[in-house]
Amino acid sequence: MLVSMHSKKSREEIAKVIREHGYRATPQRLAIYDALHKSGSHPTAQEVHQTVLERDPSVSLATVYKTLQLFVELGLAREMGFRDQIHYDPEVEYHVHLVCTSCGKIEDLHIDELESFISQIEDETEFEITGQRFDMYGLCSDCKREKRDISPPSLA
Amino acid sequence: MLVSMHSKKSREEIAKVIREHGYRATPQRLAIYDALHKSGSHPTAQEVHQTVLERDPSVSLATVYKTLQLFVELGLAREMGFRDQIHYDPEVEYHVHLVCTSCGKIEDLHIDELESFISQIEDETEFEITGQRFDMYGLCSDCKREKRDISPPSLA
DNA sequence: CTCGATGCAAACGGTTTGCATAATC
DNA sequence: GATTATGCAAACCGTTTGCATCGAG
Repeated sequence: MLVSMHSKKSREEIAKVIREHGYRATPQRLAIYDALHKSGSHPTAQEVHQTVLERDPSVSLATVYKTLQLFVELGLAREMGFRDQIHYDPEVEYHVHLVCTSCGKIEDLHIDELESFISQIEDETEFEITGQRFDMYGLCSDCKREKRDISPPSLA
Repeated sequence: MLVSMHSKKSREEIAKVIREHGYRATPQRLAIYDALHKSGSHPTAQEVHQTVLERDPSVSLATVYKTLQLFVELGLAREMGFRDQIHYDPEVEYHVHLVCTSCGKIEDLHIDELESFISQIEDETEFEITGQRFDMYGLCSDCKREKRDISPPSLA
């Protein structure tokens, strides 16, 4: 099981993908692609916007929203709706999310068996699978530790 | 693999669960519990509201929202954020969702191997799992059939 | 009788949209 | 130069909240 496996494409590759689909490779789009990868794990549109602003303070939030949608369409990102917000994931390969319900951190987990597990479902049902989302909710190692350290005294 | 396995509790059982947690078993709450089960698969709060209205036209949308939150807290339902809306699932056991990206239908799929798959992840990571969500996106059998019937002519 | 629950309407906040301007190809 | 993309601000819409009233325990 690998914990991370980010496959960031170069500026040129991204520009190529965008143009091949008939869209324009604007500086904003390239900057947003970079920001998506630099914004920590599974950022929201607003977080991506914050990151882009560091490089180019003129990029608008609306453009970030439109561009992230475009990336999803082009297969450069995946979107995952949570309770309040949509998070974007630059990792498009099948993988599992470990979502910490205490601190909100989301970790990726690549599992070898996942692909065969999924194709098994496809074989045994009449469902044609094109995408997947596998979230595990719970406590990450940090929050588990914190709980151990904090709880006993407060219970006493 | 079972396709459905709804474990609807009786009015009395629900009232008991609610009271045991220190809340009041109001007629609205009981009606909303029924509606949650009668509203088709994985309804939104608004869909549940529509269903409740058939029995009691005075129940407000705000109460439906508050009550569904309460059910999640009591372990009587699970919530799943999608792109635009939160959907509620009265089935709280581990299972897989088959989400049709064409018609929007969500089917439940109970898989024996799922539980061991999940505990395997828990064993191999330092993550303490308390919940899970496994969605498969794609085409359901109906939409697959429709696509077969419609597409060829339109491609000609 | 008390305190939690309801219903209403207003507020909230993430996301989308319309449109004039700017920039890609 | 034609047409798409951007930025701005307003609109949207699902969800939450404040508060007076109601009703469960």
